[in-house]
Amino acid sequence: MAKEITSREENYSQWYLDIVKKAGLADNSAVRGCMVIKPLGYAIWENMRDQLDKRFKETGHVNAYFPLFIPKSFLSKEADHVEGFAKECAVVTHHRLMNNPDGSGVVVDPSAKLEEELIVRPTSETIIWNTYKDWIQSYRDLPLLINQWANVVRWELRTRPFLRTAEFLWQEGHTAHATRDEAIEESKLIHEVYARFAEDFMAMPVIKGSKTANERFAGAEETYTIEALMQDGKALQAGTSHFLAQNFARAFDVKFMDENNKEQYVWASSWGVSTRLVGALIMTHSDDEGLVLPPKLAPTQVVIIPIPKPLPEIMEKAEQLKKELEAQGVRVKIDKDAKKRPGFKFAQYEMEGVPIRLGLGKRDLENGTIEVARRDTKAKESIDIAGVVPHTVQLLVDIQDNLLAKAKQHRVDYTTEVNTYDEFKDAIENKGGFVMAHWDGTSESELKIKEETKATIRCIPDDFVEEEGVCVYSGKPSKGRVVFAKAY
RNA sequence: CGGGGCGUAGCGCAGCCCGGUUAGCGCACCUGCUUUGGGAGCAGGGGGUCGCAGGUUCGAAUCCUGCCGCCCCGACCA
Repeated sequence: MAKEITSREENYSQWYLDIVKKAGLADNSAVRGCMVIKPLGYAIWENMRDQLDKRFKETGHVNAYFPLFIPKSFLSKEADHVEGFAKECAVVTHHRLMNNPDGSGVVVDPSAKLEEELIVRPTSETIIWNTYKDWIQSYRDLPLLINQWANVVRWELRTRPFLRTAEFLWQEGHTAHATRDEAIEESKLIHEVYARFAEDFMAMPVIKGSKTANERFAGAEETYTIEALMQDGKALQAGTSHFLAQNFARAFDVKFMDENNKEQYVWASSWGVSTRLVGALIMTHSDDEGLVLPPKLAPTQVVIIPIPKPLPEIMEKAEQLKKELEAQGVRVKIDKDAKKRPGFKFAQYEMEGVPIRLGLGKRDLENGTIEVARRDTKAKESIDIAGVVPHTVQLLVDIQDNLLAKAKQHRVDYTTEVNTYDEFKDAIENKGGFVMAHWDGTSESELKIKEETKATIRCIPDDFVEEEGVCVYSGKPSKGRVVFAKAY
């Protein structure tokens, strides 16, 4: 029924906000631009975090934690970096409040002004590289492969839950290496980890590629990105991995002695994904009935609903099923609420995106059956209860596969090759999605296209095909197609 | 930072133009009974400094002035 969700067709942006709110993922908070992540939204993030953390550790990384505050002077040590972040920083100027002399509450105590202001980290390169200076002396100290799970603040003018919030949760990896090649290899390794996580767990296909100079991270020499396509045809940057060359090592004077007793600057990478992935997940799979979650990330994979209510003989069977499913590694919940009726529960769990619903009623007990409903296709079937455990386990795999296949098909349907600027504008304006076009490699053409069509180069794909052609904008020679789209 | 909208119960809103008993409605909540295989029904009940400050008036949710906040769209944005 979904009587409370705006349809995607009517208003995609409102649909997204409705899902976030009605599925109970997040709420607006008392603080502008900052959201409260509710238990369901947080559980999804926890699952993402656990999976990524496991992969980081498998590839040799360890976790650490650095301060929330960064001395203002640190930020300005790398010129491009400060330029990229200066406009969106929260600044701590005082450390004490006092009662207002007029009795109207508390005010900032002017005598408690900080010697040097502190920036609430928008990203931690500077504080971390300032620390690495003390940790690295020799090539024997390298590589340094550190990740941190943290919150950061970017004072965005316009925010949207999960996609862009003033404060968000993320992980940021910061690695230090003895050679240029090793640092590049590291950033590519994580690029691959991100892409595989997106496809294998989020069931979200991504295009892997490199950013153009204009779209690169502030302070990076190369930015690798995974770009996903949302249902409305807009692109979403889902994870970036940067090769920072020696920029931060120079800015913070981080040198090491190599095998030949020669002093050298350290090579660096940094990489991150954020709670934005939760937004990506919503906009990749969900529908007008609510959230749709891929089984691998769903906090609850299977919900068992006793019908009409939790009667003892039904509960006995339900508990038995739960145990058997859990033995197979399935995350199961039994809805024991005796007050709410089955119809309400069906709608509720559809809203919350639970992949499989098992309806177990008195009739089923008599017939030896059970109703199996899958969230992705909304298909329902009544099966022999004896086979429900293996059936459910297999169905979770099928749903995961189906969601990925559907998303892949959507991407195929919304990827267009164009050869002229008219075709380009038509595709961007009327169809949306990824538009594959020749580009002459200049910032000038890239910026003009952005100005005229709002489309940006999402990436130069890793599987870039050498192909003679001419730039759709300038008509100058081009060596191959790059990926354009309007983006979030 | 521009454009638009909104602040009245936990949520969603009406009332305001045209000032006048005790500020309403739906959902949610509490109690009871009947229900329960796709968002239950009936009965009863609780919950409000009408965003803040000032002004006009015998009387302000309503009129006037100022302020504050939030949301949406746009610009900006690793």
